[in-house]
Amino acid sequence: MSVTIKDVAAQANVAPSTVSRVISDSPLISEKTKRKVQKVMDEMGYHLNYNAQMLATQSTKTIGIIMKNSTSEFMHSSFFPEVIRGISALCSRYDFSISLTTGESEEEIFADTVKMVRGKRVDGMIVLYSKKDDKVVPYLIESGIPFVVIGKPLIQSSKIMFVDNDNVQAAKEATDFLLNLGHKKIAFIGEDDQFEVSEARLNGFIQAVKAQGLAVSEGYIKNIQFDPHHGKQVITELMGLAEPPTALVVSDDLNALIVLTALSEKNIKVPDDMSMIVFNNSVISKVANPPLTTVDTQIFQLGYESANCLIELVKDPQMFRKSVIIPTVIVERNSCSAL
Amino acid sequence: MSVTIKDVAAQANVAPSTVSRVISDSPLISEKTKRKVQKVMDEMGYHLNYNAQMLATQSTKTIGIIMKNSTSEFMHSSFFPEVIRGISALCSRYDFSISLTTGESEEEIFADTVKMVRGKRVDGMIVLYSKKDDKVVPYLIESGIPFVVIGKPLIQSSKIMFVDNDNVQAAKEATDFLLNLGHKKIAFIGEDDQFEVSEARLNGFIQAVKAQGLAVSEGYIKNIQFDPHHGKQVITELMGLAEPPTALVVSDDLNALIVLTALSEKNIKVPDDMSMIVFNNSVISKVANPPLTTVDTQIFQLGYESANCLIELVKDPQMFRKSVIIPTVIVERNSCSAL
DNA sequence: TTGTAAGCGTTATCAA
DNA sequence: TTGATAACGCTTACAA
Repeated sequence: MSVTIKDVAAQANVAPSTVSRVISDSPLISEKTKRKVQKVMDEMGYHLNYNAQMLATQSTKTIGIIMKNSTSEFMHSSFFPEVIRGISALCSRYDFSISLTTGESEEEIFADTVKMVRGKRVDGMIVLYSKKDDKVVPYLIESGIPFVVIGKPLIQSSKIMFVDNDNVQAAKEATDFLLNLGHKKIAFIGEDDQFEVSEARLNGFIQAVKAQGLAVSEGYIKNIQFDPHHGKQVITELMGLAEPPTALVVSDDLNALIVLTALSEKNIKVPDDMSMIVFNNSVISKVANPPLTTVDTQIFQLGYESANCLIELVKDPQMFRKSVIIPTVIVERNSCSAL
Repeated sequence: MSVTIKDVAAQANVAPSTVSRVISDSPLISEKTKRKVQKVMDEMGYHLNYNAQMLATQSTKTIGIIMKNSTSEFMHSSFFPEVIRGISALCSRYDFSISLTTGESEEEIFADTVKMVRGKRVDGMIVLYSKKDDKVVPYLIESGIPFVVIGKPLIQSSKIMFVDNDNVQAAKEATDFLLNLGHKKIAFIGEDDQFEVSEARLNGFIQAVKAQGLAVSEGYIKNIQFDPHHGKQVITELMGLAEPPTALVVSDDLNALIVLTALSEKNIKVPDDMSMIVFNNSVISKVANPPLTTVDTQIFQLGYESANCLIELVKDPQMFRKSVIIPTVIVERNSCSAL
């Protein structure tokens, strides 16, 4: 058994509560006893037992992270590591811990969430996605636990705190970027449209081309499910069109890599024969061949701000449910050329 | 305040200890009262408070994960997400939770570790790396907490439980693969040699070429620190040699992407003018252009087994410190050709 | 400024 | 098979 607050108290000839006060750096304590107790703590090698503290204070100082269904390729895109980095950075500052859901399937993840919340393991939760027919968010609302979602909630978004990019705006800007380069035939390649972000980006794309008085051809709107074969097929379809596109908006950088490979196999050169702008600005876009022009969604900031909001909310559960929009910025590299 | 064991006990007309027994599904309880209590728990919407349980049982059922210094590009290689997937999969089965260190720097990560261990937040730890001059592992040994490291420990490896690939063997096989294709001029591109894995792979490489009676030229051994510019420079150096290599062993897939781009800019075609075999078999190698032949280190298994070992160790701290080697397998794609 | 003592929600020991 | 009751290690009124 390790040294407890009582041991320290006995050794220092004070009451346990006094020791507790020096631990929490309470102002109601004299400098002198504070120093005395601190000395004894050091000598005895005392360390706070967080579980006991949690039980007594009814607060865990840990936030739970609800993963996207991890069987998807989600984990491999740069989103997960980077958002974790952002969340970590803030948690580290406020001395919060991070706890992850471990389930693979949606069902398991939901069960994990319930355990965390009802089992009082966390003070708040961050949901790493926003998707249709999701049970998690409604559950969190009902439970009353503080939470923030990364992405735009599909229900009751006015009552939910979220942090997101303005994805329709971002997609619009990306498309405009291509438009301004003189491209008129632009295709959009999205990902799983269960998720809100895909839909938002598609909408932005459509708005941008419509704003130019151009028609949006059905054939220009595609999806790739992180699968090279599927990617090839999509490119084949696109290039088989009567009027193949001269530029591409690709909603995810892993997909962009797939597209790049598919294009190259058809001997279509980027950016000479095809321009493309992608999302996320992960390392992948930096090291791809050619390096890709990309809209930086600032994933780290997304994580950082979500944790920031959550911790505010934990401290004041009655606070106004604000939402924060992280700006995106286009970083130009070598995958786009003027027509 | 939520429903406690006492509330349930009162409502069901039994003692709290009885309720506790039905929660833990104790055999010392009659079917009848078990059912009665369960009914009341359901009706009242009771849920176990894990913090209280932790305090009472002195066990947390959570494992801590010690990250590699996250400012490095480490998080972005596929290693992190995939190893987490593996650890999660096992934790989910045994109903364990995962807690992450949040620090950025080595110092912070060390501090996080101490907090987790001394603050009794975890039952055991998994160290995601093995590196020189590391303070964490010695600390863990001293603390007596169960832990396992992923990678081969550099000190006291007989006393430490670890799970790893046989990286020298794997690198040997990778090199042999190239050798068997008729290549004689093979270069090695590693990563940060602070980490044990880099060194092991380099050793395997050297052994393999020496075994063929070939000399290992200094100039054939390079390092890339996840930086495209540096990558270009390395390739320039390599190709500027009197006898430029015809094949490459690249120790990391993100680096492989950098190499691919650098090569392409010099108009060197893979696999026609240059063969390459890389490590890890992440999605990146699958979608690269061309798809890369790679030695699959089975990162998911690495994570899964490490968690498995750790949980065994937590259950029986006296157990023999075994170590497990996860086999690697070469998966052939289109980045190697015979000479 | 410090001490006393009652929680926090469980589990575990001992009796019954 | 069940019930009292004392831990587990900390915090926090309230009293002194």
